[in-house]
Amino acid sequence: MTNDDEPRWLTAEEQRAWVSFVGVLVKLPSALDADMRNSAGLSHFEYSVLSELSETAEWMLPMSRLAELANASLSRLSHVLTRMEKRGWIERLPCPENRRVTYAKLTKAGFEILAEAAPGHVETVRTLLFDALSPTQVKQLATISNRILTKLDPAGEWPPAAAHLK
Amino acid sequence: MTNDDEPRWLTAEEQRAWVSFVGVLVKLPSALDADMRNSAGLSHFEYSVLSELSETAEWMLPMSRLAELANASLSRLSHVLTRMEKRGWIERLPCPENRRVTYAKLTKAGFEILAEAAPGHVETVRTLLFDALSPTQVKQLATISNRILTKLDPAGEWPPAAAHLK
DNA sequence: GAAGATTGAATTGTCAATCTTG
DNA sequence: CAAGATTGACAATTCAATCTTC
Repeated sequence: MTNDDEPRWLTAEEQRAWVSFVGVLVKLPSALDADMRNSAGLSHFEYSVLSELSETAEWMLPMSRLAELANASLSRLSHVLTRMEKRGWIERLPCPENRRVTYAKLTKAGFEILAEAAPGHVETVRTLLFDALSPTQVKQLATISNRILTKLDPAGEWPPAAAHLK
Repeated sequence: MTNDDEPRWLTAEEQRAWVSFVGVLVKLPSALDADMRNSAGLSHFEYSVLSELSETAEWMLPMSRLAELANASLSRLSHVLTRMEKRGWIERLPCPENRRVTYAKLTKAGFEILAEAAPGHVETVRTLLFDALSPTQVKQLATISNRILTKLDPAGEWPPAAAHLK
């Protein structure tokens, strides 16, 4: 719609950026998800759950923490883990110290699924993202993403996954 | 997981960019959607449908074209339009020239909903995105997004929305 | 009462027919 | 038979209780 009369509307430059960026926001996640389902038979979200667990020493995390790392609500995670548990990829364990806590633990079978899926996924991320960008643009994207994340999560000890990247 | 032995794994620089960018990919759409629902009572997808229609001279578009512009499948669009039609925001019209085509047309009521929602939405996009970025970074983001979109849609006369931005 | 987690109901999205027109 | 669109069945997500433990 025409909003030239609205306060603080976007400049032409901003509109161009916004239209393109929204396209990426919508299309890239579905492309990643479709590729993961076709090549490995799991959703991209399930992949990230397996991936986060595999990064830890004990292959396990409390549900709440896993939800943060996988960018999900606790409710969503719980539903998804129920399905993954049925397929034998993860198991639930009670925490002896704090009996409110449930650990999600990666099984051997789950790890194998992840190990099969990972190379293809990395290749897809390369193809769709990094092959299209110069090294300079990769740095720009990292900087831009972190700035946006700061706005999205002002409390902001983001990223929660930072631990395993040090 | 540790994949140092896999072919073409990501560099540290690429991993940093990827972790942050995935965060944006997941969190920004849900933030936009949540804000739209709270402040205007419609989903971000419904907003973009109304918005695309309002950009046209006749306030209407064929379903297929609208699906392209809104980054949706025809099936999803049809379901959503059924709900929007019930709320009186759009109406469906047959095309006299080609009777396979259905036009989706914005109603006056739909336009008013859009007009109420738009300023707040623009403000949110500013707050979450553009206020966090320098003018240079806005240009970088546009360039990077277009490069990614070229990979995602190699046929690529993207963006389909270009018409109204000339 | 708040934290951690789960559950069921309702909404929304996807997928595979189906229908009509060109 | 392909293009445009719709529909219904099914899967996934969200939302609002609910339950237990601290």
